[in-house]
Amino acid sequence: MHVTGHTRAGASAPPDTGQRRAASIRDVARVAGVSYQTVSRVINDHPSVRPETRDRVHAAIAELGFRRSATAVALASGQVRAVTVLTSNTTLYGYAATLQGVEEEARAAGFSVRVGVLDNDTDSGIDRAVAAAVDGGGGLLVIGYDRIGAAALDRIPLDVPCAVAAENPFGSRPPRRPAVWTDDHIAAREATAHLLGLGHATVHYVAIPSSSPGSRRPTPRAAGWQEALRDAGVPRPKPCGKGWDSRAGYEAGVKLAKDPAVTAVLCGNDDLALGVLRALHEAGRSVPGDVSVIGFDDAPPSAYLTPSLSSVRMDFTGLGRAAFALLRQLVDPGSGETPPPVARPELVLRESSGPPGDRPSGN
Amino acid sequence: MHVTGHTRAGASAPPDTGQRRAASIRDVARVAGVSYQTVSRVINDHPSVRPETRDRVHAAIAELGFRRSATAVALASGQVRAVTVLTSNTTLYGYAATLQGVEEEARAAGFSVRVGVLDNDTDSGIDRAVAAAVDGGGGLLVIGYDRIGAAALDRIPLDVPCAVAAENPFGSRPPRRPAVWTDDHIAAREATAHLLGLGHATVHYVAIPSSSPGSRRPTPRAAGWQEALRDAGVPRPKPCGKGWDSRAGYEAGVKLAKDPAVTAVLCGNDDLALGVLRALHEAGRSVPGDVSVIGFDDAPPSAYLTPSLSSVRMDFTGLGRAAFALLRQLVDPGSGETPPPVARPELVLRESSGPPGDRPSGN
DNA sequence: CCGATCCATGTGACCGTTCACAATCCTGGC
DNA sequence: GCCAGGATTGTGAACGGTCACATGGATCGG
Repeated sequence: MHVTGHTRAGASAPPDTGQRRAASIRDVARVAGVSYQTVSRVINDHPSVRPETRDRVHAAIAELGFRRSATAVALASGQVRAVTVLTSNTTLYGYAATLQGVEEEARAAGFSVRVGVLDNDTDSGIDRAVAAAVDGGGGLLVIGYDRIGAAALDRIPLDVPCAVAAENPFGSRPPRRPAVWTDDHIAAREATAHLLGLGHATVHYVAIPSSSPGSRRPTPRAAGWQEALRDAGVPRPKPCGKGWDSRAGYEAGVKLAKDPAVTAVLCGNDDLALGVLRALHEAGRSVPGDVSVIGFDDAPPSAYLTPSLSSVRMDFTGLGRAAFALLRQLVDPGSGETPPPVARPELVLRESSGPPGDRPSGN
Repeated sequence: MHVTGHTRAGASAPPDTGQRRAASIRDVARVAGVSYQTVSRVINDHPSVRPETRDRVHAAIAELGFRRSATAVALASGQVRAVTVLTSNTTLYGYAATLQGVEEEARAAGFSVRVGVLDNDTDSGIDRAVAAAVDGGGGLLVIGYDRIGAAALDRIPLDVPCAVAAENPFGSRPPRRPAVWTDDHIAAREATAHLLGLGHATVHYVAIPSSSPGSRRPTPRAAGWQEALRDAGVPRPKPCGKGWDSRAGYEAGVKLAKDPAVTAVLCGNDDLALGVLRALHEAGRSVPGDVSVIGFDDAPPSAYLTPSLSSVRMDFTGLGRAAFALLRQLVDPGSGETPPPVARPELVLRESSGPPGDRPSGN
């Protein structure tokens, strides 16, 4: 017998308290000596209940340990008070932070948050996840930064309320759904312009995958980068990179490192930048001395890398909050809260970027 | 007017298809010319329905675009088929990966996954989150790696089914709930022993916060580290560190870097290790030449750090899967699936660790 | 002192499904 | 040809709330 893995699971179940059915409002009503409707009024803070009656009901509630069944409320009222966040990955910083923002705002509004992971790149996998999410009822929130998210979006029936946190839909067909985004496009342009301003002949780009199927449409980040190059009238190298993670960044970096003309690299996210940094280091090219690197997203650890990574800070949490607010307006327009503000992307300069050829004095 | 933030929200709501109430099984029954109960049988794959009838019902379902209401099912059947994952943070790698594992397993079992973030360290904040989770119905899955998770655990009524993914409860009161864990304790001991075996006089430890309130009980990781030191009969320095993130690691690292006797550092997670690496670098101490650093968790980017980080790989996804399976058994014992295996922690050696004083030849 | 109102409470129906049981049809054995 | 019994199908009553309306009493202006 070979190693099959290793789980320790201590089980010490509670002494099984009989599992009696939970108390309903009718039980409470009986104990309090009122009708079930009065109980309903009390738990809904309806004004016209005599204080004395209210107290009696509250006492009964406490005595029986009554908890209102969210399921029953949903069925009777016809509203589900839940959002399902569809995402392709909870592990990447941007996605996780967006999810956290949604949760914050949702809980404040009394909504529960469900998560559906689009872990399977096949159509049927996406379909299954979407179906599960739709069946759950309530609204959907799609994190559509990537291809899988965008594909899922197309599979959601139009009568299901749904909002999107996505890339800037810049230049493409307008989304069929309410959407929030921040201006990565402009941010990428600014970051690129910054590098050019420092004196770099041009800026290379390690791309995150496009969210459109054939990957023909560039992401807003790629577009912003290109725009800056064009505006400056400098050579426009081909973007590279095929993936989201450090490994993809590393592979792209290996190629870039071989070209001595490369002195500045913008990356589609910080994980990619990390891989690029690594590849440059292995090739013996110093950062920022030989090559400047700027990332995107400003994940918390980036500030502590060596060299610390210049990056474009994105307010994913705010984006998540705004996305929820948008969906909320869709679901009940009465709750006219204005979406919370999303911070504009901000270029955070650290050690990994600087003027070209700026080698430390000791060299 | 100053910058208040920046949101672009394009709203292009669908042409509002009348929002007619969704079809129910009674509607389907009418169209198919059968009773609602027959429809119920069809959607539940009950054997005794004539094939012809079944086809007719299926046709009606397709025609009306019928979708079974999960809410109504939950109410009528009394079972909620949902898990709520309570976690303090979705952004840290270990938590996010655990969540993802839960989701995988849950979706396979037809459960939906809810997320509750314990974002507020106050008792009332925790209480609110727990109450929201409990009210939602279904089981609870607490990610109890930290103090907040552990505190939440104590506030869940005993009649709510609940399982835990937590630290090895090693040496403390057994958990009141079914729990899964991996042997970080042993893994920490092995990592420490490895460093000692390399010739280091002792190993310092940058701790993750304890999950017990007064932080008096060491985490399994800390305990394993101490044990290895004791077994080897070497000096046992005080653990340092007060936090989970790179910043905390950096602060601890600054202190450690001042002490020339420090040649080996074990860190409670990779983020901490990243901060330590940074601090050592700033202090001019090379890694692994002057100091060896080993992290914990083996987050994906760690392999691409410079120097690449030795770390203890943890199977968080597997842990999440197993935790769900455990909860499932609690909720309906009939579904006797054995929990999926969890991979044992594994020490992954990379550049950041080595024998003491092993400076590159060029120096 | 009476009807109009408002306040406090109760009653019945319903949300969309499942469960328990009854009813009907059909088949086969004797 | 009759009856047991399985296969099919239907009916009524939950599940735990909300909603719309009805009821009874108190308040109040004229």
